[in-house]
Amino acid sequence: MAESTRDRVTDESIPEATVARLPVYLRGLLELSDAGVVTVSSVELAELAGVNAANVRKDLSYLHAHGTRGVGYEVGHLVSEISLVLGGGRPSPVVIVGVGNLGRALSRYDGFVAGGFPIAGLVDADPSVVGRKVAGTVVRPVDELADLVVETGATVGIVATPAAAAQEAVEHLVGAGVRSILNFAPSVVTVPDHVDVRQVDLATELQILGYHQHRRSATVTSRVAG
Amino acid sequence: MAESTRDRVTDESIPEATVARLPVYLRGLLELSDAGVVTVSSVELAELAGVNAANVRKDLSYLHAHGTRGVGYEVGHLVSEISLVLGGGRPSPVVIVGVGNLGRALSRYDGFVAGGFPIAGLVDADPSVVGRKVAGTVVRPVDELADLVVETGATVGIVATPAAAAQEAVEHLVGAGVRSILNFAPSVVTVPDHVDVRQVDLATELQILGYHQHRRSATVTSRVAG
DNA sequence: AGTGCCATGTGAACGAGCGCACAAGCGCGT
DNA sequence: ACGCGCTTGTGCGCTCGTTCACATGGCACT
Repeated sequence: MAESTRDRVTDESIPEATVARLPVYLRGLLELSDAGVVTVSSVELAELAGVNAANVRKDLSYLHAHGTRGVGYEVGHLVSEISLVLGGGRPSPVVIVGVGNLGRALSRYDGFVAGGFPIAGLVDADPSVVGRKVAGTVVRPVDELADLVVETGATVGIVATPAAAAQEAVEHLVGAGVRSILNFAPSVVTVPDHVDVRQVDLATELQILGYHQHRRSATVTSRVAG
Repeated sequence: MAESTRDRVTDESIPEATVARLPVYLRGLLELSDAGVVTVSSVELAELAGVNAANVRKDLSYLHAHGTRGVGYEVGHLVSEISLVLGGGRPSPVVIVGVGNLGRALSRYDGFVAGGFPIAGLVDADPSVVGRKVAGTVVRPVDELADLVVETGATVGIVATPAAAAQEAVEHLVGAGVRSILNFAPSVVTVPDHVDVRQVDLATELQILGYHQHRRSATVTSRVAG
């Protein structure tokens, strides 16, 4: 009994860095599966995912997915195991808040549905876009967000509003019961402990790239100068 | 002489984790600057950026930006210092490859221009979209990518193609001389050492959120069961 | 000028993650 | 039946990042 409890706890705790790689493995594995490949070695999977082979093995060791020594891992088994860990098996409907340029693009993005994240609905604070049809669904006002979440069983919220409206949008989502939020607005938002926010910031990414680029040229310059 | 060399080298090497936070600091500082605030303490800036205050101080210590004990940091000085480190002072024109839903949304995104990343041009492999006008610029064929880069002095490339075309798009960009790439396609791309790629993957982000959500409910379940 | 207050700057400890290198084990061919 | 080769699984050391705690030092007020 103590054994099984310990095992279960062990299963539940997967390092964050590993979790971040699992989707990448899954993508590669699905490709292999489509190609009819049955088994895959850690080296092959590592190459596919762009990481170290030992890292792949350690990552997979956190899952129930054990491989066969001398052979490799069974592709189908890995796919189902990773899918289970990542999604719990069920699809998670997504609500998008903010139907500007980005919101529209996201609502039309095929990868969501394919990845088990169907669009449950769109909401916006601007009355002039409410009621319009985008990507097959009608935009609803923010007031109805809670209803929408209840109706569709949405568990994930995407914030695609301007930065100034992001905190408010997040609070609406949290109030509606959503506990997983993807924030595209360039704004730091604060949430209760039980809510999980991931930030996707295009400008930030570009600036990081800018740093490295600037650094490269500066290094060359100083090397020439020195 | 040896002193100045050491100083310069020290300046150039900023930890990656710090670089990733600098844009967030910069955003907060610009807000403060607009509000007329002159000095800011590490505690205030930390709250604004959602990080630890000691972390802020250590991050800023990597820059030339020294604060005044008992007072804090000068907002204007921090802004110019961080801007310099991140962008080198000059704007970096951006080329977008792939004018689908996402590419169009990105080309209309205001944050790029504001952050010093003007859109230099759009290219696409599909002849049916080439020649169309999107966000004020005409879409050009991929063949002309190298010309476009030379004409505009673009230094950054954004890949917004389907996954299958991502590697090819990256190679075109690298061939055209671009050394900083932001990849939105859900695909691991390989590049030469001197090229820097950052991956922005929406589906992956959602799946990571999905893991935590699944984990929360599973934990509750097992706690009830045990 | 002196003193107290307050925020910076940093040394050190702690923790997470990564990758090497090796032992353990499975299958296949003989 | 047995050994060889291949791949998994993992212990260990290293590096990077974060945070605490404290010493350092400037500013304002008297």
